Amino acid sequence: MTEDLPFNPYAADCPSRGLVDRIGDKWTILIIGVLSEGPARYRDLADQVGGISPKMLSQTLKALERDGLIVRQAFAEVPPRVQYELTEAGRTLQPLLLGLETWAREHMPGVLVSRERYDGAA
Amino acid sequence: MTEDLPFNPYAADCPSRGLVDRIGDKWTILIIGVLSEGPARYRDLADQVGGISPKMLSQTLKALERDGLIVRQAFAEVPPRVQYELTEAGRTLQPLLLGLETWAREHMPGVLVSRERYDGAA
DNA sequence: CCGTATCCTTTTTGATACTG
DNA sequence: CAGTATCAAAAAGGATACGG
Repeated sequence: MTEDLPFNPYAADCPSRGLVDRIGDKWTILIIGVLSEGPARYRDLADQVGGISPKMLSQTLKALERDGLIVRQAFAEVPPRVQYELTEAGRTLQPLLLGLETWAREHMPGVLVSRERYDGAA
Repeated sequence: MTEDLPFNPYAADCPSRGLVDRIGDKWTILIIGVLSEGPARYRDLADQVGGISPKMLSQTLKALERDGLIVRQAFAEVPPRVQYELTEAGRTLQPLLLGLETWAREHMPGVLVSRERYDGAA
């Protein structure tokens, strides 16, 4: 054993933490946001998220697929067509992310005020 | 104007996104988790979070204070004593973070299975 | 069209020694 | 005790050119 403390749910190495880090990721949140409105193609995602590089897009999509939160469906056509879609598990994230977004919008003004006061009191 | 699209709530430069990134931060979540149980001193936080460097701890605390999510109270004693505590605004984060944690715990098993399958299908 | 490979820059983080 | 300063290390991110 490394520690003899009872149990610390806030430890940095708590297994669930990895998952939270993943879905809390900037691009991940945005991508899931877009997919919440329905299936989308690679290009759609690139356009709607905006500012994401192809590298980060495919990287993030791959991670989400690996975790079973989205599915990738490639059609054998020319030109190629690939569609991404939330899985059932992925859809369970919607209320959470919506809650986060709502919180952010509600508290944005107060936070801004607090920052000004803090910075002003230099 | 840079774009003539109607409005894209999933754009990377959405103002609220900055806030979400902040509270989604690894150390931030852990610190708020500890403070959810009540006020704590610098040392308490360092111990309970575990693995955090003094630099990251004070840096994160400062950011949270700046945003008005925690308050710092220093007592003029020797040895010095400083106490951190969630503000009312900070406490509104609790249900959100709890929701995240619950989600992570619930979906961890499924995610793990999905990862194995994905990696195995190399 | 859907990505991958590469290279390079920027940010973030960690370790540690030291101060009020 | 509660931090700050400093330096090095690592990771993340972006741009872009190219392949299937």
